Amino acid sequence: MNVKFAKCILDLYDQLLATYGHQGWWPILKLSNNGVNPTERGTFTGYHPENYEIPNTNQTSFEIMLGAILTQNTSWVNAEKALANLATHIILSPSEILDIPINELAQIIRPSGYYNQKSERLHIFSEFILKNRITRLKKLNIEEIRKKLLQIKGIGPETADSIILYALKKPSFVIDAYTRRFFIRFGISDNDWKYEDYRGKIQKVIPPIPKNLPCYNEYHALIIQHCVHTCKKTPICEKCFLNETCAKKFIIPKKKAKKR
DNA sequence: GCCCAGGAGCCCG
DNA sequence: CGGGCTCATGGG
Repeated sequence: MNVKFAKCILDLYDQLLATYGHQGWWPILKLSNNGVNPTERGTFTGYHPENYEIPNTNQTSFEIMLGAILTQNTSWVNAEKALANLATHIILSPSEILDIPINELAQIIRPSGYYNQKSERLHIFSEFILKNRITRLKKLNIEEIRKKLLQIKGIGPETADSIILYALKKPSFVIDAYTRRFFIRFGISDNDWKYEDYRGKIQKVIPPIPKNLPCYNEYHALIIQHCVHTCKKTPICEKCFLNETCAKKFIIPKKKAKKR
């Protein structure tokens, strides 16, 4: 293993955590999740720092899975609106989703964008959960769960790992566009690294064992915290606490071809 | 009006 | 395998 790479990954985590604190992911609708009262759903208690017992019901786990699909290539704010709409319509379980025709479901989740695609994906995913059951899924090992999730149409590597990590509470490192951008700029990865390269190399440094669950949880959340406000597409380096050590290998956004 | 946001599938060489 | 296209809303 590359010692320098390992040290870098671990140091960055320590610094991000020291700077931003515990993020308490994943956001959920409401902490008391049994005895669903639709009039009380739709308000967000937000995060739950240092409480790694959340989610503690299958209901909440499923809600997180829905969020993971709804937020694909979409801001969380928009995904949250779609989720709140589902809550007010009392559509939060797999069977409740399957009871709504795809075209009607699409209108309910409209704010999340790509609503036609996503409504179909929610149906397909709900069928999967009904067939496999969250409780039973949890008994499989991580790679088995991952393989099953990746076979579902609409579930790619990031969504699969988000589901495993935040809904099923098992350590599977989530890589997203922010993670790539941050690591490339900082100088510890290159443009040609694929999803599995990142996940494999990071998990070699921080092994996917139960003890490391909080670290997996926070690391991904911290990178997003950092990238949303500071290491943006156009970075604000003068405000960045990593300004001195960063390699600043900027990704130059490709210009879109103009329609004519 | 333009850019961007916590991806994934499909098609084609 | 890898680039390019499609899917779409809402906020800055």
